[in-house]
Amino acid sequence: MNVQQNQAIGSNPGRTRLHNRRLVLEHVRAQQPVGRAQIARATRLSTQAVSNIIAELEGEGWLHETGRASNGRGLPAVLYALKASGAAALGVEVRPDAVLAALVDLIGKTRFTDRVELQSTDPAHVAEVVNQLKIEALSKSGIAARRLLGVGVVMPGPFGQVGLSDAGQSALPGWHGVDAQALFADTLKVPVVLEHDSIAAALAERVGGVAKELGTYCFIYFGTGVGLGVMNNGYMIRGAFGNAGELGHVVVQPGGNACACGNRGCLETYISRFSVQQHLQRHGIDIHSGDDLQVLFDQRQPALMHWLNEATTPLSHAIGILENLMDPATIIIGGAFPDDLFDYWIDKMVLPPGTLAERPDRHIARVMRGASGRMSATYGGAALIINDVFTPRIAAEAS
Amino acid sequence: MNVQQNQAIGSNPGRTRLHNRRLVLEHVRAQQPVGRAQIARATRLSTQAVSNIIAELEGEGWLHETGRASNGRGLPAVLYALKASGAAALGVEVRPDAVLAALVDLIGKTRFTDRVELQSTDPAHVAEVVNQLKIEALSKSGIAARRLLGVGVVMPGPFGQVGLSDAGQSALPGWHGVDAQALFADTLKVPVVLEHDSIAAALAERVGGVAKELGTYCFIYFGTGVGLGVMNNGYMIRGAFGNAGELGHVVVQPGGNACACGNRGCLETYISRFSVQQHLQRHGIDIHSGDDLQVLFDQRQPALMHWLNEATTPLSHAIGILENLMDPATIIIGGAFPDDLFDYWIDKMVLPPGTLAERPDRHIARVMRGASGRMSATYGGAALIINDVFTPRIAAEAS
DNA sequence: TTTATTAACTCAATTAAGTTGAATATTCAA
DNA sequence: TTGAATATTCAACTTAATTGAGTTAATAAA
Repeated sequence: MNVQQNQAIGSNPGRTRLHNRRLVLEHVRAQQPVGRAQIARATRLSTQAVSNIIAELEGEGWLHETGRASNGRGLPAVLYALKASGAAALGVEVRPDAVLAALVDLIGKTRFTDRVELQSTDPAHVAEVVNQLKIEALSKSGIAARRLLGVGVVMPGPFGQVGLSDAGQSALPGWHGVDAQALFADTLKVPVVLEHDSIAAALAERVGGVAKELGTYCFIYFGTGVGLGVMNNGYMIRGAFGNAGELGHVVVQPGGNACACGNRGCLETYISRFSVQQHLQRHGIDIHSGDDLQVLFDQRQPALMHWLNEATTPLSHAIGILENLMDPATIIIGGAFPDDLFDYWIDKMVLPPGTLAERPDRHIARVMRGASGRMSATYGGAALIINDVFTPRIAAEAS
Repeated sequence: MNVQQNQAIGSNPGRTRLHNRRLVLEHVRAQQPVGRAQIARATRLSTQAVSNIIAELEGEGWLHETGRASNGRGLPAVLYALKASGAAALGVEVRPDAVLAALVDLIGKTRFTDRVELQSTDPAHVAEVVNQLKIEALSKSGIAARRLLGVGVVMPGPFGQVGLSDAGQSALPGWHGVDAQALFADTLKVPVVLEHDSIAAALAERVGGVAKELGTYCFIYFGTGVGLGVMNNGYMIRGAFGNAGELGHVVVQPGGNACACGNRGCLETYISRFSVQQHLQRHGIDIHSGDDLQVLFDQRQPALMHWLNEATTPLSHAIGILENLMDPATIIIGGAFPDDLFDYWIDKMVLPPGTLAERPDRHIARVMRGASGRMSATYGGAALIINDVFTPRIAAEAS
C-alpha cells in the first residue's frame, strides 16, 4: 500500500514531457477518436507540441490513426484512438482461498481471466502462483511481455496497524509484517502496485466501466465487508495513512446490530456478504458463492428477499452520508454480489431525501451499478496500472 | 464558488516555472528557515534551479535571508524564511447581519480586523462595504496595495440549487442568482475567490493555525450549522459540484430530532449554534452571541452543560464517520463557539472506539481545536488566497 | 467554375528554464 | 595543516516548449 501519497516535486523538461504525454493520452481516451488540434485546445498546448507527442505515442504503439473527420470547413483532422494492444496490465486479487487474475488492455477490455485455488496463503507460495498466472496470461492472450505495464495486486485491507479489531477477519494468514509489494515485485520482475479492494474497484469503473467520463464519484464495494473508493477530480483519495474508505464500520444505526469490531450498528452488519450469509444461515440456508445468491434470487427466496429489502434502509443511509460529505457526480455500487441484486436495490431503494445530490440540473443517476461485475476488484488491480498512464501529474512515484 | 475544479493542462516552461516557484515557497513555508540545498533535495530540483528561483523570490520580496546554518561540516547554508510583508490577503465573511474582514500576511499573521454591521444585504451595498473595508485594511495596516494578492469572500453555502430545503435558512436575502464572484471582482479590482465557510476555515488552519505541517486532515466547522472541510494531500476536496462537506445534514441518529431539512437525526440538530440556542431558549435563556455562551460556560450554567454533554455523543459519532471514511491525520474542530467549549468537548468526549484512527504509531491527537477562534471563516477567506501561492500545480485557473 | 476563407498540420527557428560539471568557499576532523 | 564534506556559483549544454511562415484540403461565396 502506498502510505505515502504522490508528493509534488519540481518539474523539468523530462517531467514536463511525461506529464504532457499522459495528458494527451487521457484526452484521447476520453474523446476518441480525436484530432491533434482539438487536443491542443483542450490541453492548452500548441498544436506543434501535441503533434510531437502524438508522433511519439504512435511510434510506440499507444495510438493509431482511425480516419479523418468529415464535418466542417478546413482540412479534415486526422483522428486518433487508443490502440487496444498498445499496453496491458494484469490485475490480481488475492483472497484467503484463491487468487483471481485478469489481463486488461489499454481500452479496458479483458483479454484473459483465471482463478487458482490456494492450498496455502504462504507468501512465497502465493507469489509463485501469481507469477505462473502472469506467464499464462501473457502466453494465452498473445500480448508481448514488453507491453505489460505492471501488475496491480489487490489484497484485503486495512493495511498497517489500526484500531479495527476485526482486521484479522479479513487479513491473510501468514502475511503479517510481510512487505508484499517488494515480494511481488521481486518475483514478477515488473512494476507492482498494491492496493485495497475498494479503491481498485472504483478505478476499474473509470478504466473500463460506467465512470469513463467521470472524475468525481464514489464506489461502494461489497466484498467480505463493505468498502469505499472515492475519486476526486481523477485522483483517488487515500487518506493520511492510505486507509481511507472504511465504509463498513461507519455506524448507521447507533445501538443497532453488534459488529465483530465491538461497535453496534456498523453498516457492515446490514449489507455485507457476511451479513447475508448469517441471515440465511438463521433460516437454514448455507450459501458459499455468489452463484448461490443468484439461484436464491431467481427463486425470489423469501429469506433473501427479506434481507434485501431490509438492507435498503442502511444502504440508503450510507448513500446519504456520502452525497452530503463528498458531493459526488454519482455513487456506483458493485462487487461480490450478483448484478441482479444491485439492480434490485437500485430499483427498490428509496434514496435519501434532502441531500446535496438532489439537483435540478442532474443528468446522470444518483446511484448506478458498476459494470465490472463480481470481479470488480480483480479488474481494479489492472485498472490501477492502466489508470496511471492516463493520469497527468508532476510528482514523485510512490515508493 | 469554483464549481469547476482546477483542471490539469499541458505544461510548458512558463507553467513549469510557476509550479516550481510555488513548490519552493511551500518548502520554505513548511521548513523555514531553510537553505537552498535542502530545498533542492526535497523538491528534486537541481540546486541551480532552486538558486535561480530563490533569487527571483527574494528580489520580489517574498523571502529574506535570516542567517546561516551552524551545524555540521561544510559551507554553512544561507537560510531563508518567508517575509511576512511579502504579500497579504484580505478575508471577508459575509453574514446576514454583518461583514467581517481580516487582513492576513504571508506568514499567516493577522494585520487588521474589523466588523461592519449590515443595514441591508443588497448585493451592491455589500460589495461597497467590502470595498471600503479593503481600503481601510490597506491604509491601517500599512501594507502596499500591490502586495495584496486578492480577496477571499466567504458566504454561507451551499451554492447552486440543491435538495437541501433549508438552504433559505442560511442564504443571504437578495442574492439568489447573483454572480457574487463577478460582482466583488468588479468592485474590488483585485482577484476574488468565493468559497463556503467550512472549506475556508479548514484552510485557515493550514496557513496560520494548527495544521501548518499537515496535508490530510478534516475540519469540522461550527457556523450556524455544521460544515466540513477535507484537505487531502494539500488539496481541498470540493466535490463534483463544489458543495462537498455538508456535514450538518448527515444523519447520526435515525429517527432522532426533526431537522428543518425534513429529515430526522441530522447532526446539525444536536451540535450547531442553532441547536444550542433552541435548547437554552427552552430553559428560558436567550443568547445572541458567542460571548453569551462564554459567560454561561464560565458559570457552568446547568442547561448549557447538559447540552454540551449530550452533544458529545453525536459529535463523537461524526468523528468516527470521518475517521473511517477519510483516514485523516487529525480532525480539527472550530468555528463560532468559544474556544472553551471546544476544549471542554475534547477533554470530555469519548472518542469512537474501533476506528481506523486508533494507530499505535499515531503521534498527533485524533481531535484538536482550531487556532483561529471564532473568526475562523474570515481568516479562511484570506487563507484561500494565501494558500494558493503555496500550492504547486500545473492547472488551468478556476474560471 | 473559380476564388476566398477556414482549419489542420508541418517545418525551421527561437526561447525558456532546467541540468551538468567545474570551480570556489567554508567548516569540521584527523 | 591538510583533507573530506557541504553549499554555492558560473558557464556551457540540453530538453521541450512556442512562434510564425508555409502547405494542404475542405467548404462557402462569387
